[in-house]
Amino acid sequence: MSGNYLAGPQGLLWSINARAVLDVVDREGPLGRPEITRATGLSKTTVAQTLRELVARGVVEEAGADTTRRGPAATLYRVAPRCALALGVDIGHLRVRAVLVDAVGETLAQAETEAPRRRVADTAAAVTALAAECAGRAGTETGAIGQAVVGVPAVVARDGRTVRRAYGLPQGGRGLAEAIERDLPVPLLLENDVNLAAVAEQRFGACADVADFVLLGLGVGLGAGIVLGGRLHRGFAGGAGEVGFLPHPATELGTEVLGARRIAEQARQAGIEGRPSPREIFESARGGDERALAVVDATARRIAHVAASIALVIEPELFVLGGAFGASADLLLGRIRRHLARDAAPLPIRIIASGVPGDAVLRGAAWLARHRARERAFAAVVGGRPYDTDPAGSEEGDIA
Amino acid sequence: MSGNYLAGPQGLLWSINARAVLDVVDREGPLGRPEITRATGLSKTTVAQTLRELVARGVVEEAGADTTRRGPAATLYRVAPRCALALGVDIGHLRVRAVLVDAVGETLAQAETEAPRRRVADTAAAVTALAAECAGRAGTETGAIGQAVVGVPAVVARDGRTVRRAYGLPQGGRGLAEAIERDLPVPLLLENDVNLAAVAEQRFGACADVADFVLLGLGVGLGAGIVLGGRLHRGFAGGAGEVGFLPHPATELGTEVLGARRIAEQARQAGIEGRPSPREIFESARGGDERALAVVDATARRIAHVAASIALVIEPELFVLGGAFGASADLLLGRIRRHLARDAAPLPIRIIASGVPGDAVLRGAAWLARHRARERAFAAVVGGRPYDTDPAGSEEGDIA
DNA sequence: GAGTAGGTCGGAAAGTTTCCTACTCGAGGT
DNA sequence: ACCTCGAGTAGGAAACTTTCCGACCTACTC
Repeated sequence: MSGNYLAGPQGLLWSINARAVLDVVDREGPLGRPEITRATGLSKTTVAQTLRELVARGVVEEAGADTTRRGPAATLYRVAPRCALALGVDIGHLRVRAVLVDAVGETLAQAETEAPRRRVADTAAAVTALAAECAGRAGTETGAIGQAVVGVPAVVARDGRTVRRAYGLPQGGRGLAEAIERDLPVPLLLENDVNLAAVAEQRFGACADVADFVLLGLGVGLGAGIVLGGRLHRGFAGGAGEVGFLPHPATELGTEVLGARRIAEQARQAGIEGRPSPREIFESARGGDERALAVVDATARRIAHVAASIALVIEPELFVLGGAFGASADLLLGRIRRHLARDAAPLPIRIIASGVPGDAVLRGAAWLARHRARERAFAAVVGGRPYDTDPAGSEEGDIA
Repeated sequence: MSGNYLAGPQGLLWSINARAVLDVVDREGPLGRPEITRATGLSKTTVAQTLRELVARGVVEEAGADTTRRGPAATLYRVAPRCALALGVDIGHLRVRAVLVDAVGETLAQAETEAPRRRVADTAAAVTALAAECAGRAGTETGAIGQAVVGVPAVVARDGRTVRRAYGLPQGGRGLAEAIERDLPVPLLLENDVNLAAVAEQRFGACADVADFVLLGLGVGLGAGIVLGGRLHRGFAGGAGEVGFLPHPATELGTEVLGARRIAEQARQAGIEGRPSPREIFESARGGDERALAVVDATARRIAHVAASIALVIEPELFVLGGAFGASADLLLGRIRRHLARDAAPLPIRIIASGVPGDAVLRGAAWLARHRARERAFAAVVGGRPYDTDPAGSEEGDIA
């Protein structure tokens, strides 16, 4: 249903063809007309006309000439970088980070600040301040941003605005979204941080060609970013992937199998003093600390257990360790695989470490923001998208 | 990827429009031209031309006239029932059933026989014999069948041919598919029976407008048919929904939480004599037998547990009780809801009884076979489907 | 007579083919 | 070492084809 064209006038054909040209140019980078002609199957006359029109409308621009071939130089075309600006934000527990990117994914500016602890208004103010800082450095205004995506450690409803079950964030409902929008009047989308990490994994990491995978991420809680058929699966109310509460033989129902708190508790039980963070425990384990290693092993066992449960439900092709787990994959992967083998999971389970360098949540947020900003700019130019030219390219699902 | 048109010549426009007309006629039943014109947004000239062509190609036919309006009678059009025949088969534990339907879903013939117990060849022979019987009664030949879908109590790989982990069926790998095809040379697809029940639920039952739901079915084992975004989710190797092995606090890892065997074992523990089937136990419970009621309650508790686990992973909008559970929903639903409430599942869970009358697996098989046969016939006439006009209508997923 | 179904014709829109020009590289001759 | 010419390529213009649409017309029924 929704935006699908039923049938249409001839103009529809131009939309389809323009979209095809645009997608090819977008995907393959700067491209000469002959390549576009070959890739789309259109005649060169049509390609030429379409490109002229796309350039006139500002979404495509010339980008030098290709002189590698013999014959006259071919004009190269690329997506106009400035046709869509996008802002990605990662609201973490310690820091709030923001990045401003253009339509081709180039980073224009970055900024970060310490995470406010208490009030929603402070968090929103931090976000808008970072946005303004980025815009300033990039020489534009925040109003030029076509889409902002903000990653939060919480369950976000499918409207992309309502926040539930926030970890460390106020449970503000729609408060955060509304507070941000007051000072940053651009299209805004909140998204669960683990989901964004999964998007990053799909776009920049190890899952470029994997249609079905699950990213297991450790923040305060344990979360799963689930990608099925190349699209993010959010669940009916955005609660899919809250696997931290999956029942485990060794824990009571309704309590967390795994999460920062659980790891801390295990550390206490193992006799580790102080209140080390998971990251610090993994660090000690890497140094050979026996008690820390025990905690790591217990953690690995629980991850294996969670993965096995998830696999029985949706059988993804691949599991990926991200978040704090990703950084400790060297310690965890082998142990997880051993536990999986020992418990004789009914299905073979592949599990690997994240392949995303840097802040995956931030990169995922920026990618999604860029994708949506660009999609909107493209749709304005070539008309509503009649169909998915690139199925793997639209994981936005049902978010309006 | 796949069948998505990138761009095309003018002919593409005809394909799109013809497809739109076809879909409207298909969905809304016999329809006059003016309605088709309104529904598609095309001009009446184009609709007339397109219909002429579709009739000439045999997928649409005239179906009387509509004289309810004043003015001249409007010619009605419908999908030609004979443009695609489809065979649905349900290989159950006791019976093998088959039904032959035409392109508009009308039942042409039905047949059933006792399920062979041992050899793959016998099962295949039963299927082909039923197919021949149906074809004979309908006055055609088996060769005229455009698609056969066979439901089996087993995990079926995404090729729709390879069988793994069969319950009560030989583990034949591709043996069954190949044996059937030897005598029934038509496009064949094997599919997990619970998945087919889910398809039936979506098409004829309680989930017509639910994009994400999970059907819990009890056969020999416990299986889940998972529909996400209106499409069946099969998993990487067809193993999604094998939730019978989900870990449960009260059972060892690697053993079944729930299934016919588990219920039988509980019945024995409860002191019930003989070896009653689950159905018989539910029957006794309905009669007030205390021991049977205890088994029912334990079953309800396990179902609640499994549903809660599934919900934490994918958060569907709805759970549906099918199979033997569906028939006993009166006993189970209240108890399941009570257990869900008591265990304080983190998410609200809606669970209802199946709304499909009769053999859901058979109806799902017939629907899927009809859908695929029709899709193939349509594609041959209007050219490859350029895009999904009806997203909810194509749950065939990745099966070639 | 008003309203509706269906048909026909000419125009408009879009894409393709064909032909043409201009440009560059490289091979071979001088 | 320089020149010439052929092959291959990029870009553009005109004529043609396909397809859809709007307008007009006829026929039918209440």
